[in-house]
Order: sequence, then C-alpha cells, then structure tokens
Amino acid sequence: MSERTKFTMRDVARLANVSTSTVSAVINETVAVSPERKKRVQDAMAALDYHPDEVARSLKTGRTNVIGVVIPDITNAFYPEVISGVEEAARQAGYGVLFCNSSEDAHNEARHLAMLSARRVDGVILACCATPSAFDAVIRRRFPMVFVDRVPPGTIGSTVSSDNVDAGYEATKHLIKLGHKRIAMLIGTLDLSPHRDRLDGFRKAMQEYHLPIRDEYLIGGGVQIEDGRKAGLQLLACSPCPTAIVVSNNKLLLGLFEAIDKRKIKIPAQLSVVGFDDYVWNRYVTPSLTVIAQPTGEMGRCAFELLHQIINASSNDVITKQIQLKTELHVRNSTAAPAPEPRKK
Amino acid sequence: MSERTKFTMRDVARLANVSTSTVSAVINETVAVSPERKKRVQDAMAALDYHPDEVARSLKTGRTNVIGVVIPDITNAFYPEVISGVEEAARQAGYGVLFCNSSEDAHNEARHLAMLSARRVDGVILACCATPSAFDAVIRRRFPMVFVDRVPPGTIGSTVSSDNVDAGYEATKHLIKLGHKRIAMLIGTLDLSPHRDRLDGFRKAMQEYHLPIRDEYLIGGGVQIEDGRKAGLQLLACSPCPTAIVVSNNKLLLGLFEAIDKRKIKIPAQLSVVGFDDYVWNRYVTPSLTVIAQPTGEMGRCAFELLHQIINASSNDVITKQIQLKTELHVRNSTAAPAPEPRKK
DNA sequence: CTGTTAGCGCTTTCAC
DNA sequence: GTGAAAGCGCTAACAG
Repeated sequence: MSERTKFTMRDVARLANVSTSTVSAVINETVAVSPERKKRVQDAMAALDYHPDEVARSLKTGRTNVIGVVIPDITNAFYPEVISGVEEAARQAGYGVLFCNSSEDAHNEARHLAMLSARRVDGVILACCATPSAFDAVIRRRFPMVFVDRVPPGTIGSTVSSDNVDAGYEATKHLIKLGHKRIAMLIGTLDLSPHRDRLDGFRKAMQEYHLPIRDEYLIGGGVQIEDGRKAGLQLLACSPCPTAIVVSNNKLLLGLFEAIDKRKIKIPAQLSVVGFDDYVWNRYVTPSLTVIAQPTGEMGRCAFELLHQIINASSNDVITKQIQLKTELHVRNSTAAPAPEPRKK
Repeated sequence: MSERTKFTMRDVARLANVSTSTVSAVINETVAVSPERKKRVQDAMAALDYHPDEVARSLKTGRTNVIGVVIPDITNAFYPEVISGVEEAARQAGYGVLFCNSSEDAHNEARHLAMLSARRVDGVILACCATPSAFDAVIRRRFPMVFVDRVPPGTIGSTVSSDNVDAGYEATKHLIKLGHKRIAMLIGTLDLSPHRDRLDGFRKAMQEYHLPIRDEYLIGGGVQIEDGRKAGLQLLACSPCPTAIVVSNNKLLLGLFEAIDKRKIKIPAQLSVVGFDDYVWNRYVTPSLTVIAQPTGEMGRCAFELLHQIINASSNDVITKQIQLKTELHVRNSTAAPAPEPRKK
C-alpha cells in the first residue's frame, strides 16, 4: 500500500528480463512458464513489492471480484450479523464487499444499486425496502442478485431467508402450550415478507388449536422502536387484555418494552412475551427473553454462496433458488403459564 | 445494472454524432460544450441508459472513489454504529465503502490492508488490532489513512477517538461522588489505547480524591465476554469486595453480568456498575445501566471527513490531526450510594 | 468549442 | 514456452 512507489507489471518484466505476458502468466498461472524464468519473475515481484492493480485487471477481465451488499437498517442488530456472515464467506472466496445502507428508503436503495452497477460489482445481495424499487428492473436483466431476509412479492429471483411461517407458528405454539388463549401479535410492516409470513404462522397455530383470533389483537405496521411503542400501548389497552404477545421483530419488542414499562405490567406474571432475534443482551434483560433466533451469520454466508454460484454460472443455465433456513425457539423467562382467570361473580 | 446491454461511451458518441471527448466533457463538465450538442449527448445517454464505467474511469484517473474500512469485531455493537457514520458521510461525498472485519487478528488485518491496496482504494479508516501489523509500513508510505477508536502507540498519523481519559475519569468520579471508596476497574486489553486511557482516567480520579488504588481491584485483559466473566469472578472474590466497578467496554460488561448472576449479587444494592457504550437495550436491562456513551456515529462521520481532507490534500501539505470526541455519562439505575458499612466489632 | 490521439495497467490471442 | 501487439472504457492533452 504505497503512494509514490507503485510499480507496474512492466517494471517487473524489465527487472526479470522477460515480457509482460510472462509476468502475467506466472501471476495467473494461466500458461506454463519455465521454472527458471518463473523464479526470476517471482524474485522481481518480491524485490519491488509488486501487487497487481486490481482496477486494471477488472477493466480487462470484466470482473471486479467485488460484490455489493445493501441492507435497510444498520441500527437493527440483525443486519450487522448477516453482513458479517457475507463478509466472511466473501473474503474466503477472494471477494470484497461494498457495503450500503438504504435506511429503509427506496430512493436510497435505487441510488445504491445504480452506484454498485457503475462500479461494476459482480453481484448484489439485497435486503430490500418495503416499497419496491429499481431492483425488479435489475433482476429482469439477469444481473446476479440474491435477496436476503426480505423476499419481495412475486420474486422469481434467488432468495435466502428464515422459514418465517414456521417461526411464527412455533412462537405461537409455545404460548399456546403454556396455556395461553388470549394471544396477540405485534406485527411489523406487512409489505415485508418476514412479517407477513410470521403472521401467517401465527394464524396457522391459532387455527390449529381452535383459538380465536381477535382483530384488536393484531396490531402493527412499521418496524421501528416507536412503532412498537405505539402498537404496544394500543394492545395493552385492549379489554380483555391479551395474556401473551408475539412480537414480530426486535426493534418492535424494544418499543413494546417501553409500553409495558409505562403501564407497569409484570412479565411474565401478567403477560408473556416472545420476540424475534437473539442477542447476547437478551439473557441479561430481566426477565430474560424468550425469542425466535434466526441463523443470521449462516444466512449471510448462504446468501454469498448462492450469489457466487450465480456469478460463476454460464449465462445459459440461470440458477434460481429459494432457500429457507430454520429458526430456533430459545425459551427463557419472559414466557410462563397465564395467571389463573379471576372468577368474576 | 444490466448484463448484456452494457453500452460504452462510443455508443453514446456514435448515437449523438459527436466524439467521445465531447461525451466525456458533458459527463464531467470539464470543458464547455455547445448547448445543442450537449442536449444530443444527454438524450443519447438517456436513450441507451448509459452509465459511465467507474472501473475504466478509475484506471484512467487513478482514483476509485472508494475507501476501505477495517474494524476488529463486528459482533461488538460499537463498530456497526461507527461504520454507519462512515458510510453516511462517504455516500454524501460520492464514495463507496469497502468493508472488512479483521476479527481481532493482525494477520487478517494485514491481508485486508493488502487487498484494499490492490483494489486501489483512495484511503482507509482503520480500527486496528492489539498487535501492530502492516499498518505502520502503510502509514510511512503516506497512504491516506485515519485511525478510528483505537490509536496505536506512537502514531504520528491522523486519528479520531473518544476522549477516553476523560471518560474513565468521569465514570470513576461519578462513583466517588456517590460515596464509593472501594472502587475497582475491569480493564480491557491494555495494548489498546481506549482501555489504557480509561485506566489513566480512573487513576486520575482516584488520586484526585485521595482514594487508594488496590492492585487486586485492577483486573482485566482481553475484550471479549468470556474475559469479562473471568475477571468479574476474580473481582467479586476479593475481600473486601469492591462496592463499585468501572467496566472498560460493553462486552466485558456482559461477562461481568454473568459473574454477578452467578454470585447472586444485587445491583445497585450491593454493587454499583458503570459501563461503556450505550445501546437501546441498556435502558431495559434491570437495573437500567449507567454508562459512558461514545458518539459512535459522529466518530465515523468525523473519520471520513478527515480522511477525505487527507485524500484531497496536495501531497505537499500532509494533513495530520488527532481528534478527540467528548463522551457523555448517562446515569441510570446500576449505580447508587454504597450500602452502609456493617460495623464490625 | 471539437475531434484526434495516446495511453492508465493489465490480459490475451496469435505468431514465432 | 515466449513476446509483440491489440485493446478493456475512459480521460486529457493537444491541435484544429
């Protein structure tokens, strides 16, 4: 990483007394080179501390060995974990990761996609915003892309996400098995597949156990803390009050906490709560949190592997896969059997 | 972001019936172009959905408009916040961010730095590992770089970090003012400037108030949860036990929590704790956490601004700045006055 | 103002 | 096996 002393292949060639094509050959191991000359080249490279210019190489080969990752909300701890999985897998495969944050804004997303395209990244991993943006055009042009976490409706592209229907189902079933009957769900933006799917799972479980689903127990919209607070207050104002709540993501849960705090409700004595996403903190919150854990790192790795396959596929065989990863219920102390019903009259 | 339909400047030139230099001129607004031809070019670009190839441009200009960011531990929530600040500022300035995670491993760090160099990034923001790596060579070659958070010893380069001495001082003073006398510190890796500085601040406060600093109250090493757990157990086994602890980072604090849990110690009744780094969660942990909050996002933005200046400086005037950002003490419920001493005898 | 020209540093035929 | 030469798509003198 030098500034003024940047050597080129010609310098190496000159020093080793060979042609640039020979240098290129030993670097890329593309053609056999006589051992003796090979050594000369290697020595020359070492002597000059030469490193091939990836920009020039990219221009020539048409590949950058860089992928783009655009996620909607870096302040949601879920995404850094996914990114870390992507980065790890990418690094091992020799890829760099160009990172973008759309802040849940479709315009930003579109701009980022355009920027990545201009920079000629080899592919993109995208956790999209609620409002559809440029990506459909992108995908139609067969640009290598995989959706992660959020699967846009009607997508025919490749996707990696949690099995959110199952996750919602398991979360709800856990509450049902504890004896809860008045179960509510604090839902996120329904335009986002994870939340839609989790709600489906919730419905499935309730129906399976012949439990009523009350309209006023299904509240949501938005994915931010503030959304959770508002919806939480609304939920806690219901009469009769639910004895248990499934919360569709970790930021909403934080908001619900504020509401619970304000209403001085005791968990799990008066209310059981199961959330989404598992962080170290969850164990130290009081009470410790029962949650559905998503395999975040694996999700990232998996998304990269898939993208990598797509990139390397001949344009003839278009690879399209929808991968769903299993989630895990971690039972802790925020869920318990409901308090016995006060006998009225 | 197309695949097969990638047009070049020549296509645009042909369609607009001008030369490529004219096209280049209207794109870069580098020379005046007659309005009429200018419009023709713009129309042609629009018609072809043409976007300049940044790779080719980079090769020619020697600038990529990409910076590298390498951080040591993505699982420490502190860094995603910093990165988000960097990314935001970078985007506004038209820069892309190549993201790398060294996982606290100097070899990874060196590899990442080499990779970034090969990709010809315009500069690097680095939160370095404890063991010094390639970066000293890098900096000596005047490659644009700014250290963030962690300032390597004897650095003559540019840095952006918290005022950690002051932070350690304020944290300790807060405990002293509450009436604590037996105050311990759970320290991180002392090869890392933030931890070293925080310890200095601790010492300063203790001395200022003429409080004894016991050797057995200064325990640490490492920056991971497990390190915090071990050191925590050791600290809680001291006799007499400290009545308050300053914890040098958020992961150590998590470990200390495990130890506290295990020993069934009540906070803040038996022990006051002040940690570092403020997350939403901190409010919902019971008791809510008193912490020193660092201006993470600002740190990232600031690091980018500085790097940007360095990149754009003529190589004559080398810019070198050390910037320290103020931290803030957030007082919550994990700190309180110490329990009255049991009268022995 | 506009077009011609010469590369940026590399890969890759294609003859030798 | 090896080297000469032709670009990848763009910018930047330099003439007109």
